[in-house]
Amino acid sequence: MNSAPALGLPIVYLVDDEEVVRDALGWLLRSRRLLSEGFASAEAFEAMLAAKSAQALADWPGAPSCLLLDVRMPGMSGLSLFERLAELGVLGALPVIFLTGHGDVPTAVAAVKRGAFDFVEKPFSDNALVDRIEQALQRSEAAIRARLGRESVKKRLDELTERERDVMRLVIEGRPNKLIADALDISVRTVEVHRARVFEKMDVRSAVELANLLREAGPDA
Amino acid sequence: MNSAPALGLPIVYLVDDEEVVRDALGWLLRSRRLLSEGFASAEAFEAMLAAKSAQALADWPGAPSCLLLDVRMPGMSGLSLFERLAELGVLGALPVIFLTGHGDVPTAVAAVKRGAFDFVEKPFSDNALVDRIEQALQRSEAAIRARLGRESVKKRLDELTERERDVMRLVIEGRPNKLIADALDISVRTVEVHRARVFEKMDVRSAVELANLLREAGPDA
DNA sequence: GAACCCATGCGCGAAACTGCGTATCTGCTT
DNA sequence: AAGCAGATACGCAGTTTCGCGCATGGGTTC
Repeated sequence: MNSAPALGLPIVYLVDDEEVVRDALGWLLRSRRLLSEGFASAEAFEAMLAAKSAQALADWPGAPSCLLLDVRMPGMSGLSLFERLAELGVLGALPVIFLTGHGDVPTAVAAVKRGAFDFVEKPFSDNALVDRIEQALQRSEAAIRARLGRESVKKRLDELTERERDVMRLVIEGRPNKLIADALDISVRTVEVHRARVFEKMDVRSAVELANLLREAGPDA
Repeated sequence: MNSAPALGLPIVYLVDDEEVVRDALGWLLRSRRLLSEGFASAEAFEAMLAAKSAQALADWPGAPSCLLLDVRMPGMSGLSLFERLAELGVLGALPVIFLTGHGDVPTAVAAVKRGAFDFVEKPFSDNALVDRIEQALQRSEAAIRARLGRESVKKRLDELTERERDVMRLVIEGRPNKLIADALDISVRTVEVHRARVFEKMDVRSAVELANLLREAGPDA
């Protein structure tokens, strides 16, 4: 396994209605050699997201990223945007760090419990913030890699035929071919054929490898 | 698997220096048919914990429980107690719900990120709090059951000899006996013997079952 | 010395894996 | 209609691996 196939340069998204804040943060990040991109509203960010995912479905998210998000903004609030991202299930690949002037405890607690990476009150320490950003980017990268792995498995899983999937389910329960044959009411030979195809398509050499593969990257499917 | 071997009656621990608060909460809980036990200080609660775990090492925690904890108290603060519990790794079996009069955002966020189940500001809604408590108790029960499962596995794992563990590691990688024999530089027959003992001691019938057992309940050990 | 762990050999029957060939059915193309 | 591809299913034969009982040894520990 190539553990570093280059995902692209990390980027930090800034969503804040105040240009001063975006500029200041952009400056800070640039000074730490971090790419950033600012948005004046939650809507603008969403539009970018939509465009990006439409443009490159197969690739995105290709680069580790995180989102610095202002809680209160005219139009769609930061919380609403956050909620949408949560529903899209992208909080792993795109950790959200809330920035707020005067946050209240319930809001902050709810956000963190919901999956926000952090909730920071202004004024904040530049160093502390950058540290958190870098941790967020790390988590983003990990999430992206995990996602790629899951998608790879799912892709291979899709190439299986119905029957092969039937056999596979029983195989990963550790049943011997004989019992699988009985359960599916087919001959042992046929089970063997399907089993071999499954191993080939899933690119594994044993039932245990298969089980591990499916447990690690996809309790779903 | 018996999915309900009775863990004991759920109990809610209350740690608050103000007797009025403890009484009020105790009253509320009693009215909802929930057992509770109050402590006037973090130290008192810790003492109880120590006594309990000394008295019944094998059993505790035997009952689902959660802890309603005041943040600020004379002596050891709620946060310190929480930190200790976190280090003990009991936050799963003993979810902590912080109660505070005037919490600040950073503290609340830190607590939740650290694993607090919730962080509630007074005044709170009785119904909402009881709901959270019941969710916490549910999580506690789940955590306890998971822990029992893990301990069961670990216990069986401890019965294995060194060599058996060696063989097991390779078995759960899906390698055939022949290759295991080569890797350990012993005969195939010996591998088979160890393999059989491992299956017997771990109470499984196949390598896949073994792999599933170890992946589900114990990436540690 | 008894008990236990580790290691090994032999052999038998069962199960697994593989290659080669055959067959039916469905669906799509020419 | 003929033809081809893919999915499903089965059999035979040969090789390999597995599971297991039986037997033997050396080493450590109590």
